[in-house]
Amino acid sequence: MERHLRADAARNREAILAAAEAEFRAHGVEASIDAIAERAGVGVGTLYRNYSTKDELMRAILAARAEPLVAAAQEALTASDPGAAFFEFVRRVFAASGDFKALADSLTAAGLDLDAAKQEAGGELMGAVRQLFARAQEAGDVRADVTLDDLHLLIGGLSHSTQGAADQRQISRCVDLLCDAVRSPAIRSANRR
Amino acid sequence: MERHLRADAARNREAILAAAEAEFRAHGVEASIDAIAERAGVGVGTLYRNYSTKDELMRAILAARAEPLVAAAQEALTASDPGAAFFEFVRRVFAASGDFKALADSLTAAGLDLDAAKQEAGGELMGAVRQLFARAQEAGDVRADVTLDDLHLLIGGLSHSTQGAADQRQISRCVDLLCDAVRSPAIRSANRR
Amino acid sequence: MERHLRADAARNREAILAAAEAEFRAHGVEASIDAIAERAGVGVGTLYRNYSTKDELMRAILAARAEPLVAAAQEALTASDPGAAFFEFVRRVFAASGDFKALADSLTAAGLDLDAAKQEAGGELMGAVRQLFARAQEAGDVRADVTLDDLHLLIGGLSHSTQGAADQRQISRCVDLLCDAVRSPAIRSANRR
Amino acid sequence: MERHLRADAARNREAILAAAEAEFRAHGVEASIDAIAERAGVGVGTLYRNYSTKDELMRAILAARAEPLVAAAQEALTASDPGAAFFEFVRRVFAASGDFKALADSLTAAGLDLDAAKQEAGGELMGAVRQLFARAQEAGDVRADVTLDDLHLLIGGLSHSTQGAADQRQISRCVDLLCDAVRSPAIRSANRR
DNA sequence: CATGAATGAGTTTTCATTCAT
DNA sequence: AATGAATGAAAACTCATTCAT
Repeated sequence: MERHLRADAARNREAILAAAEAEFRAHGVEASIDAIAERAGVGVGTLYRNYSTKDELMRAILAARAEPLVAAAQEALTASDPGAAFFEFVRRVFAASGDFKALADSLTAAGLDLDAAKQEAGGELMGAVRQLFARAQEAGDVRADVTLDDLHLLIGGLSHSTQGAADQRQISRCVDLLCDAVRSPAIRSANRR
Repeated sequence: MERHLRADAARNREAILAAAEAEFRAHGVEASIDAIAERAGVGVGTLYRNYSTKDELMRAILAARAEPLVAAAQEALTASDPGAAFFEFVRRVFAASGDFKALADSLTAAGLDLDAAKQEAGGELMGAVRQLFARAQEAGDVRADVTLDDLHLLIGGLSHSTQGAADQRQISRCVDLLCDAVRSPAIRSANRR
Repeated sequence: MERHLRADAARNREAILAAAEAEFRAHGVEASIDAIAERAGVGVGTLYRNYSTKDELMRAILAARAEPLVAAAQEALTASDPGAAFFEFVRRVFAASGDFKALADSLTAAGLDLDAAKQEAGGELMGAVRQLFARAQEAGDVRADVTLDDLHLLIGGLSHSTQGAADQRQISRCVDLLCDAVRSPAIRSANRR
Repeated sequence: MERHLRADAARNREAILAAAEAEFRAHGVEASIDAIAERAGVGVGTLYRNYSTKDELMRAILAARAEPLVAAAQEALTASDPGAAFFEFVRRVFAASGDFKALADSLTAAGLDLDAAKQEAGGELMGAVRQLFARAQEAGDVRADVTLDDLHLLIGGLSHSTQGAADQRQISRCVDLLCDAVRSPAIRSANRR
């Protein structure tokens, strides 16, 4: 064992997170703690010292993986073209979302955690997205008859489908399609990919 | 036990299927065989005589629930307007899909089964859909740059998001959006909802 | 394995109870379910089918072992000499109590269960004992300055000490001592053992 | 950490002992080493440096708490009235025994340790008590048909029952009863409380 | 020396699956 | 053929104990 060096308790935390993410992606919510610990090269006890519940571990993954997106969303809020910024952000979400089967799964299968998790992991994210969306809609770049919830459904769904294998080209094609669908008809032709 | 008036093994099969569907819808993949058997009013043994694995049971549900869709798809193939028939069929898929959390879950959580299940449950369905799609595309009603796989991703995803709660209006709005997204730009305005 | 014969699910229940009692007596509350199951010659699952919780198992032991005492107490209530009946019953308690380390332990160590357990297992017993005691005291055979609670303390304690090894002669000597202690002074000499 | 001003390893030992006693009293044998260490304001490692086993720690508590009793017993040996000295000592034991749930528990639940613990913690104590008892019996103040072992059973038991809640008055009443029971009949009336 | 992170065997409990009746 | 008792592997989680810092 080449761990243990005290100061890399931090390293352990990250190793666990990575292992957990991998296991969750491979086996869904059913992924076993023992397997995660083993993959992380760590005893179960260590895992539990860091994340005292399977649930907490899941949420930690979400939170960790959501961070860059939060940053991106907040940055996007300062962009000059609300529509462009919004659609760009949506694409970024998908670029990142290769990391999220665990997320989708935990939300799906753990049921009750959904809200708690969204609060914790996605609280800020959701806030930022809400604003991003509102700005784009006000600017007339997003159809007025589409709600933020619709967007979540569409994005969440595709993001789910997208886990696993689909090739990058295809994903990108579908994302474009989705963006296009919510874009205001008036300006649609101009933005045609 | 005062059931089985002789030879209604068939009745049992259906009862089991119904019970399983209900339990899966209620508890996801985690639904327990014992609970299913009990709800079906049958001993576990009987359940196992019919479906020798939890997995097989899941696939059987998929297959059973896919049947009406297969019929619909095949009927749609005979329609005169390929575009209309195709989009109508997509809507029908979503109308039916309220029945499929178990499906989504089993696909999601069982991972490996995904492909096998698709083969078995959706074999015919896929065939019919493929033709439906091809005809609509040839007729110029569906964008040429969209593939059948794209469609699966989009529909599968939304169908996943859609499980659980979302109100019918919202679902229908999103489905329209999706249809619109794959519709050929030329004719889009004409079909505006 | 020479079990399994369906109709001796009952036999299993008893085997489990016996094994549990033995293990509890040997290792206190810490006794492990696996060990109990193994000693009973049964899978853990079987044990859990019968007693769905360690707690329930403990209470079942108490209840089972308390039964004969309840009977004895109730019978004693009909005796003509209240004092004699009472002291006789106390002796009977100790004769039976070779079976009770588990009891003492669960009461002691599980804390919260104490009351619940008493309610369930000893409810009737306690009632009967209360009457037995009251009658003996009214008849002037038990000292007026002793309460039922005192008696419980004294009997419970000795009964606890008594678990494990102490030879029968010694136990009986101590019980006599105890009885003597609560006997009314007036009649003490007459009853001298 | 801003403790250990050098060489107060001693201070640590006592802090640990106190913490352990508190935790054991609160949670029985199940008390966790981590909790004890934390309460003592010490790392687990330090605790283990001092007491290399949970068991050893338990025995250390017993030994520590037994000390004053040993002193009392030895002093009692020099008293002029053997009977009075003996009974007085018994009362003192109970007065002290509010401190001993951990003891009772460890004896109870650890089973095997019982004897070892008695050897270590109570070795001297037992010796002194033996003499005290012998003298009282020789002096005719204690019934001749009672053995030291009987006494242990009776006292140990009551002491066990007594842990936890019972009010002081009741305890004292029961102790008197017990003393009375072993007192020689001849002199009993004279000593009536 | 003290610290507390790491370890992993062990605990209770669940559940798919088998098999005697 | 139907039943449901039995099985035991596996899961989440705990905790005494070790050992790098």
